[in-house]
This record gives sequence, C-alpha cells and structure tokens, in this order.
Amino acid sequence: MEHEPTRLQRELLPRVIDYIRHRGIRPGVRLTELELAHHLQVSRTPVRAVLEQLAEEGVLDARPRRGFVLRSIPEPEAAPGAPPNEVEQFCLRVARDKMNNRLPQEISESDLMRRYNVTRPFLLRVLMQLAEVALVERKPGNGWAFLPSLEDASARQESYDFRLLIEPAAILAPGFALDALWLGETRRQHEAFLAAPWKETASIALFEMNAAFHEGLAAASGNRYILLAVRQQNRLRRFSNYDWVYGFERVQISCREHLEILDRLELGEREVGAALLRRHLEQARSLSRQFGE
Amino acid sequence: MEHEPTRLQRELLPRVIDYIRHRGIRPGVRLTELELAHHLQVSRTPVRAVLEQLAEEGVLDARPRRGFVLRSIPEPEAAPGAPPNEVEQFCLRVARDKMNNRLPQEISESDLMRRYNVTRPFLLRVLMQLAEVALVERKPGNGWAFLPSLEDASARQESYDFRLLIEPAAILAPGFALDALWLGETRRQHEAFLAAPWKETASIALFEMNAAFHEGLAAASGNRYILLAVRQQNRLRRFSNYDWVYGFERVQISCREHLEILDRLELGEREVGAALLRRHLEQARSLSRQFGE
DNA sequence: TTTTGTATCATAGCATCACGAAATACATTT
DNA sequence: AAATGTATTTCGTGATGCTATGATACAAAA
Repeated sequence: MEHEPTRLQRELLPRVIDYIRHRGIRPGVRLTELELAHHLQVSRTPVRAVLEQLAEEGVLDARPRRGFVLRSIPEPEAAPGAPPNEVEQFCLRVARDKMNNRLPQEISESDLMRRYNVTRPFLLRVLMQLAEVALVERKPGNGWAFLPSLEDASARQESYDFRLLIEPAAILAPGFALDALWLGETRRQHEAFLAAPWKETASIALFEMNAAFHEGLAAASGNRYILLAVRQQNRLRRFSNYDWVYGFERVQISCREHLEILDRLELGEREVGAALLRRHLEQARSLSRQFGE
Repeated sequence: MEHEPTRLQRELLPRVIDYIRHRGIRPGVRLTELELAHHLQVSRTPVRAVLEQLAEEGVLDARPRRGFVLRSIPEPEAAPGAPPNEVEQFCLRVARDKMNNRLPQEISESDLMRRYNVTRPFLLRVLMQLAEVALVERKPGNGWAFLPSLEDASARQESYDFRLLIEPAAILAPGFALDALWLGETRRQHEAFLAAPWKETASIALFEMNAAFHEGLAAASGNRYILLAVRQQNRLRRFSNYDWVYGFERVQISCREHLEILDRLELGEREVGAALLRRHLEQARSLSRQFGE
C-alpha cells in the first residue's frame, strides 16, 4: 500500500544514500530511524517512508520489529537530469516561455495561475525566486513585470563581472578551508565527466556539477554572504546555461581547469588557485560574448 | 467619506510629492491623473485616491471636473521614522524578538501566526525576506530555523568583508555614471544631517540615508548584480544598525566622508573615491569590532 | 481632443475548511 | 534501555468563496 513519495521524501532519499556512502556503512549493518531522523533534521515519519522505499528497491532488508539492514551499497544519486526542486523547475519553464515570447512583458498572478494551472502559494514562491535574481519584479499595483535580464546579453556580462569580483576573493579569504570529503567527491564527479562520452542530455548534469563546484569554493571561504551571492548567481545561470552549446572540447577544458584549481588549493597555493579561477571566468565571459545572442 | 489609505496609496503618496518637487511644478499648475498614473506605473484609481488625500492636506486644490491644481509646494517626505514597508517592519520585529530570546531557535509557521496574529501570506513574505539575507531557513520538513547570524558578531565582520569586495569595485566599474539629480538630493540630505542637532530618534533616518547612499553608488555602477547585492546587504544591516550607538561625532565624520566621496566622484577621480570608500568601510568594520557584542 | 467622472471587471488578499503528511507521544517488542 | 510499531496531534498546503481595490472601458465635460 505504498503511496506516491512526497516532496520531502524525494528530497530525503538521495541524502540517505549519501549518508550510507559517506559513513562507510557496510552490508549487514542496521540503520536506525532515530539516528537518521536526527541527522536529516526531520522526524521519524518521513525517514520511515524513505527506508521502506529503499527496501522495495532492494537496497535495504526490512525485518519486522528489527528495523532496516543494509543489503547492498547503493549507487550515488544518478546524475541529475532536472533542477534540484519543483519551484526551480517551474521557474525555468516560465523563463523559457518568456524568452520564446509566449508571455507578455507584464502579467497578473491570476493570469499565470490560469495559464499554468498552478496554485497561488506555489506561484508566489516561483515569482519571489525569480525576483531574487532580478528576472521579474512586482509592479506597484497589481501584476508583475519581466525585467530585461532574460534577453539582455549585457546581463550575462554583468554576471561574469560580478563573479569575478567575489569568487577569486573567496579563495583568498582569511578563513578559507576546503572540506576533504567535498573535495574527493567533486574530483570524482569531474573525472567521471572526462571519462564518459559526451551526450547532449548530460548538459543539465554538467551545469549542476559546475554550480556545485563554484558553490563549494564559496562555502570554503567561510563568508556566508559570499556563499549567498554565489548561490544566487548559480540560480540565475541555471536559466540560461542549461543548454551547453560549446561542445565536448570545452567540457574537457573546463573540467581540467576545475581539477587544476582543486589541485593547487589542496597544495595550499591559494594565490595560484585564485588566479586560475579568474582566468577560468574570464574565458567563460569571452566565450559567452562570442556565442551570446 | 475618505477611507483609510491603502498600502499602495501610502507608498504612492511620497512618490507623488517627489514628482512635484523634482519636476519643479509650481503652484497653480494642474496635475493630470493620466500623466501621474503612467509615471507611477499604476492605474488612475490609486492616483485619484492619493490626489484627494493631498487635497485634504491642503497641498492641492480639488476643482470639480477640472482636476487638481498645486496650491503649495509640499515638504520633502518627512525623514523616515520607519522601515520602507510593512514586511520590512515586521521582519525587524521578529528579529528583535529573537535577539531578546522571546522566540525559540526553531518554530513553525502556525506558531508564528498565533504569536503575532498575522495571516499566512504575509508571514510567508516576511520569512522569505528573512531567508534572503540568511537570517532564517526552512527546515526540510515543517518549521523554520533561525540561523546564528543574528547573535553572531562574526556575521557582521563577514558583511563588511563582503561589502569591501563589491562596493569599491562598483565605483571602478567601467560603466560607472552618477545621476546628477540623485547626487544633489543626497548632498542635501547629508548637509541637513550635519546642520541639525543630533537626536537619538533620528537614527532610523540616518540609517536609511546611509543605505540610500551606498545603494546609489551601486546603482551608478551599471551592474545590476552589484546593485542587488548591496540592496541585500542594506536589508540585512537594517536589523542590527537601526540603533546608532556611536554618538554625534561619528555621524559627522561619516557624513563628511560620504560627501567627500561624492566630491571626488563628481570630479571624475574614481580611484580616489574608491579608496575613500574602502577606508570608510574599514573604519566602520573596526568600530563595529570594538563595540560589537 | 484631452481630461475627468462613473460604472464595470479583474485582481489580489483574506478567511475558512479539508486533507495528507510530518511531528510527537505512547505502547510494544527485543 | 533502546529501537520499532502505533495512535494522536499539529502542520502546511490546496480549494473555495468573499471583499476591497486596482485596472479599464465608456460617458461627459472642458
């Protein structure tokens, strides 16, 4: 009598898998609900649901009254083929429709609700998220207006200029400290991308990996506002960068540059790492200038 | 049969006054609804309401069928004694209550609605705004959690570090261009503060003027993401900087520094201006370190 | 023709209720 | 005692209807 997994459960499932892998839990070991619930910051209820789901998939053995036991170590979460959550996904859809001129420049909430058949609370979260990256803004009275950032090529340049200000500086921040676990995982992902044959369908996963790379560096800076700004930039870039149009060659170059930056940072050569990151961003900027609309 | 002015009308009223003053409209000149509505990006309905309100205050003469005529040039909007809007104001209240330990570290939306007797949509806007500056975050399941930024002295340092990255850079941005109107108005406000005797009650107005100064520089950079970041920082600082605790002497120093920066920028000496702004921020940072909790 | 006055429509916010699920307390088993 | 099973409470979301007011169309006056 399994129900459809809920939003929370869908988000929790990959985190449980990460938990199993990063803690190095071996087959035969029992997973306790309370421990997981505490780690995930939720109650036992959704944890239970996730564990039952994993049991159905054969990752866990469910034994009545004796909890769940790991059967086989699960694969790391499949390469993401979609944005991290539904709000983000819907933001993307709205942005695309606007770019294809399927939406007027100004529009009311009710109109959007009708067009997309969504509820107001959901729509509001979407609009506020779009507003956070300056893609739309509330008009003084009723309705919302799209800002020119979507079509505007200069917006992309400004974005790179902004990132050039903060991202290299993040590396040079006094408290900069990389997390070893993150470093290993990020390396693994990059190497996987270099090894695998290029498929167009992987461009979303590529973007998400890149975003995680830059966010990870920002997080390592120890400055929460740098991290906030980089997260915001990532969300913004998601709207225009989901389609990788530069071919596999650029994928390789980009991945290698990321890996080299990580190498330098691990050696403590932060100035070099910052310089490499600066060049990396400058190249991306001029590429986007060439290909830009 | 005048009703209570609505939110929109309260926001529009000072903008109409600004309109009158900045356009240099003289007494006896007629204000047309359509022109104002177009300028304010709203329909005639709320404009009408505002004009009627101004007529009651004696600023305008209402003549049936012949619209509204300016009677006397209104004073510029009184020095703001409150945050720019109600959401912001409520954010402030929540933040204060948290700092005074009147709120637990984790709390549900329903609980907040009961405590403050507000509607959910309003509360959601408040929470999302607080989340935007990393003061709270949604827990994975139900409820929200306050982040340590409020009590944390290091958060303030990080904020200054972040601003040191972007604000001087804003001045040096290639497209930097100050608006003459803004410059004059900002100068006038600063000089008024220097001239007037210091009152503790003016600390909110002081903060808002300072915020507008920094935001204006960011806007002049021509980089929308710098502007976005500075706006965000201003909103964040509003929570901890509404009480000016450094005395009138520091007010004077700060205002004079602002004015000198403007002087230099007007002369086109942007490097000097950027350096002065850098020093200005560094001084504020070390001051906050001394007085900081 | 342009602007105001007036009527009508549409919008956004609020209140209420219902429901699935998360949180939590208690019972039961190991 | 610690973990799981089960029941109860609380929470957050969606659906619906209502209302003040913003948007708009049309009439009337200047």
